[in-house]
Amino acid sequence: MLFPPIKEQLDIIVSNVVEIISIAELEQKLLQSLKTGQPLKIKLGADPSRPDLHLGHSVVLRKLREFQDLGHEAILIIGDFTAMIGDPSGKSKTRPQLSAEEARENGLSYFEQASKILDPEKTAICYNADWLGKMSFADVIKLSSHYTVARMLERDDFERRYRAQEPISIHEFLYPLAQGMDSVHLKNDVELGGTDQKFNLLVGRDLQREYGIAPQVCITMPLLVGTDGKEKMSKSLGNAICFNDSPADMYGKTLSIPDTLIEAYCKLLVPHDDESATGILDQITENPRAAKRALAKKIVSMYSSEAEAEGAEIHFDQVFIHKQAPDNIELFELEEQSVSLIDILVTIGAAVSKSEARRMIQQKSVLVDERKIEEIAECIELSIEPKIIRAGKRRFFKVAARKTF
RNA sequence: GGGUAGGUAGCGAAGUGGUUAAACGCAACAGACUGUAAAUCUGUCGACUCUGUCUUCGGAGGUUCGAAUCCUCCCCUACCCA
Repeated sequence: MLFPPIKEQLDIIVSNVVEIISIAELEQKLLQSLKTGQPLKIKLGADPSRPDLHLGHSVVLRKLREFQDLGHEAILIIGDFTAMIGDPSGKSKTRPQLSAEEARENGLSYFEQASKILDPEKTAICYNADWLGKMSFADVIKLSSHYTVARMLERDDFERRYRAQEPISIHEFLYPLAQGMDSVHLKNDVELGGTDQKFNLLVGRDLQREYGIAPQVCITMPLLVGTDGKEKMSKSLGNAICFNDSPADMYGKTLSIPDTLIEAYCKLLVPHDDESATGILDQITENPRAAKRALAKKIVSMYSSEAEAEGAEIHFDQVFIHKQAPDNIELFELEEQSVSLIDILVTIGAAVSKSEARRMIQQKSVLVDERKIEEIAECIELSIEPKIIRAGKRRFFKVAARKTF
């Protein structure tokens, strides 16, 4: 196995990172691997309870990919065991506890999505239930004796919650330890994570040392700010651009980010060796609109295809700039021919309840074949020829009567 | 085990017997505006057979013409003392 020179590797590894603990150890490890021809093991943890990957995840996946390209070994750990226990953040009480099968399924979906960035051929995937599930209660006691409550409370969110008198369950303290055990088990050389993972990464490092293993180098990546321009990107905050978003959604969402974010998005989301990145960066000051459009197109093409990115741009201009109906709208076929508009809106999912449907009509935001509906109780005569129902500015539906034979 | 403060709509948070489906903020939805799905402004925002009706304020009972508001028991959370 041939690796590029240390200097060259470091240049790539260091780009965009927030912190490396420690750079000297990293150099040491790189040197070692160069000598022995052994690739470094790079660990990245994945949470299977949230299998919808978004651009925020891609920042750290991209870094992992860079390691792959340098010849190192990427290990994706699906945290199926921890996910089975439930929610660690205390944020969403409603998050369901996953069964073993669900966790595996989500893990596979995670891997599949991550393959948009990683080289799937060269990515090892493993499930931490394989080792954590075998630990006895005695093992867990021994493990937890390595850490103190005071040190746990150093963690940002624990500290905050403790001060705010919010509940912290004991098992939440076990999360960083469980994640750390993954590092003990894998004997990985490097662990990647967002800056919010710093504490957990350091616990892994400490535990490896406790268990007599060479401590991992911790690399933290910046958290991507979401489309709102304020909070970090997260599905639950509704400011995320997901891998699985339709090209049209992805394009539109990217275009909605504040101009100040263009640069960060370009640097963190577009591969460093992609020439279009410099083109985008050059345009930011004089023509932010063009830069953002180019960025949006680039991002869509990375997750779909050039052609679909082109289509997304056309769709966007059509719907949002020229305010026309897009070309391909989902068709709903109803059994009856004469249906009240309210019922239609509910059945096609344009409204969540009849009250909401009524409200939308009251607000004069519902158009049937471009005719504004003024009458709340209006009945629509459906035929095989579909009608276009428009709810608000950008939601379009095609509705037709089902053929009767 | 004892004490204190709490549990209100998707979230946060007012409301201590009656014009309270419940102030206010956030989110969401709609409209105007915009290069944009951003920002800003405006409106809406429990459900339904919708100018009216029904169901909500941790749970179950009770007092009252009338309760989120008073009483009883229970469940849950935080903190303090042991």
